[in-house]
Amino acid sequence: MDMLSDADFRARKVKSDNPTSRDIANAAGVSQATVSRALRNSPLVRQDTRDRIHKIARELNYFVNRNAAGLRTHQSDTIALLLFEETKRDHSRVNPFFLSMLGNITRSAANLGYDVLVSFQDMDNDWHVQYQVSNRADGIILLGYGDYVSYREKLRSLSASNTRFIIWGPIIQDHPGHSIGCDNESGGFQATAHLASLGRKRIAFLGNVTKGSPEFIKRYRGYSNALKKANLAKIPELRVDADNEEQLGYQGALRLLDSGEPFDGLFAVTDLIAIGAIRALQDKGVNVPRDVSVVGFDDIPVASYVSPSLTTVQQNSEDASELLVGNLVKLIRNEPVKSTLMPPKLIVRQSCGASSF
Amino acid sequence: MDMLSDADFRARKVKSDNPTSRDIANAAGVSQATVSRALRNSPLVRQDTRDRIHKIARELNYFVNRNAAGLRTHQSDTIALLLFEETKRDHSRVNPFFLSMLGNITRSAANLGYDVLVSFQDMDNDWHVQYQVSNRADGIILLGYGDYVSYREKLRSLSASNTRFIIWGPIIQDHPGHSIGCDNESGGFQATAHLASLGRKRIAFLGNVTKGSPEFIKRYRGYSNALKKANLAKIPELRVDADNEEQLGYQGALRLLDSGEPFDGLFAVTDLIAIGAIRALQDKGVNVPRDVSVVGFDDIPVASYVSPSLTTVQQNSEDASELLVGNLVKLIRNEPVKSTLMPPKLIVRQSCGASSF
DNA sequence: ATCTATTTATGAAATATTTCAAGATCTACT
DNA sequence: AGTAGATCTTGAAATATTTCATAAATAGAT
Repeated sequence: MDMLSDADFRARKVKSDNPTSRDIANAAGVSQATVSRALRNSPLVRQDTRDRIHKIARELNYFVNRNAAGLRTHQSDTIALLLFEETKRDHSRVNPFFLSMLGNITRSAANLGYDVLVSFQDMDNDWHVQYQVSNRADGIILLGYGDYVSYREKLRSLSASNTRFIIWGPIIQDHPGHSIGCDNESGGFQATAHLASLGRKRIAFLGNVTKGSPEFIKRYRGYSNALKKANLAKIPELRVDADNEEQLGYQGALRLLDSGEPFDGLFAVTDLIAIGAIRALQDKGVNVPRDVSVVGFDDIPVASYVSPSLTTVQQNSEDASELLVGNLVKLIRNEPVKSTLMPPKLIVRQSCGASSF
Repeated sequence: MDMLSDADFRARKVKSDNPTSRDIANAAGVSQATVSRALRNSPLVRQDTRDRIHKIARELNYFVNRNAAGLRTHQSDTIALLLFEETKRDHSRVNPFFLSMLGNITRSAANLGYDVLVSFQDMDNDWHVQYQVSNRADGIILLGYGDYVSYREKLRSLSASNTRFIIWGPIIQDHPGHSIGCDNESGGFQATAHLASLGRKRIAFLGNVTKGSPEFIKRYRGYSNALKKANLAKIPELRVDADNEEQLGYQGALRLLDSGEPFDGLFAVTDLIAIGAIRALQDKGVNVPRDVSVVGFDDIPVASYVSPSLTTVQQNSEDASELLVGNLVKLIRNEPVKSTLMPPKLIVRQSCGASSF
């Protein structure tokens, strides 16, 4: 909110030269109410008048003013997509997985007749009211590896204010609102079980499970379960913290090597971490996948391009986007929805050594 | 526009339970006009009343209804970002360069107080009026490798209807509107000159210059100029068409090999094409960069991950985004702007063989 | 104390729709 | 021809702001 001078207040352009529905009405020799109905194809106006009005509107280059329409209907046919990013020193690159979600969400939304209003957000500001309440959007999608637990209060206030929103993320007991997420535990299990099935006995885990991100904790749980099922020991030294950045994956792998504990398998909690780790291993003369099999998580676009190409757990971003948008629209229409866990899928490439392709 | 039944017309929810500025006025014991001014920090209301009104508004969870405000002011503080994609059979993946532009544009816009409305578009539908005219956005950014030439009429109508828009793309003589783009000719020149400086004598060009995309034609012109300057022959067989897809780059390289004309350098008009081409060369036993040096264009995120990592011409997406948004906002404010060509930068990696890194 | 100028606040108009309540017009049936 | 019922159309109200024109209150100067 910047301070406006008195002069500024006069300077605003207010009169527009676009035609209004009243102009169309005059041109068509009909009331303005009829124009409104005709343009929305209401059965309350006869077919031929409807056609005539449409034609005139097109000729005069008329388009419905969405502000006026929205004011009356309390609808905007718009979805707000709020993207929460981990705080990063390097603020330039958006997490590629979310970027591709963004693309797919926009597409799914378009198919259902919604536009998408994109906004990067901090968890700390007033996002929880800005959008729907100010009638800019009919509903909100929250996207991010968020520590939603500590923001429960905010989510509750969203719920209380009757805001329609849906979260990408884990399903959390006693959590307000609905969410769509992938089954991170199953993903972690699949990744680790795959490593075990390749005969790997000492499987390391790279990723941050102590603070934040419930999805990472679930992936770790899947890892633990898979170890147990395969009768493998869980070696404490082989779990090393790393935040979701390539550089930090690199450093994490170095610490893993420094620990002195040998390992022949590595499950990284995200692809970025995995890619950094592989680079570290290669720099230290460790061959991937011969000496160490590596599996990541996310299937970001680069995963298939790095070398060796990365075996990873894929979250189907297209399906997820469709579910997110579809369910949000249901919420907007007051239809019942239920939170959903989507099954992730293991994509086998070279970094695990299962395939020679 | 779907047909609505009579019943549907009644079913809409119209009454909202959010507080209005009038509620705030009542609570504060002042007129509603004063509330409006106070919340926008107008000097026309005394500081302490202003503070009081702000406080009450916060307590009552009041937010300005943007539709009502926009209706009156003809402003939306929103920028529409229209993304034009090449027609593709595989409609799933968005061009990664544009995706990163999208991220950066959103950020730049946020810095200037604008939200971004994202929309995928065909060149053929009514995009040219939908957004600003319907008061959903104050201005429009057009993003895409578009054949804007053949859409000159549409752009002219945009200009005529006083729509504020700015194009990402080449500066074209006699073209309505303003644009920001990178200097494709210089980029093509740099790429080719670099190959020549490495001693490559027979440099091929992979990319579509016969139809569409003026940026590709400029890159080709840069290529031609660089050959001339280095006293190298331009061999017609070494120019092969390929649209901007990895698969088509792969096929293009195969055709290049089939031509029988030997070549030791390759300039691909985009990174995706280059990556596909490298894969084809490798599949056929041609070593990159030993036998053939390859340079791409765009510096998409994967460029540094493929192996060998791709030497390419970088368009600075961050600076470009900032210029696009900044100039659009100038247009919105009726300030003068001028089209700009941004200098691209050669990023040397492994695929050209200049560096052993 | 009065007048003038400035500061602060207000009522009402304007903005472009959607939709309610009601009025025409038309059709069909007695 | 008259009338009930259906079909089509309309005037006016409602939506939540911003801003114009104006009024009230305050301060300053004579």
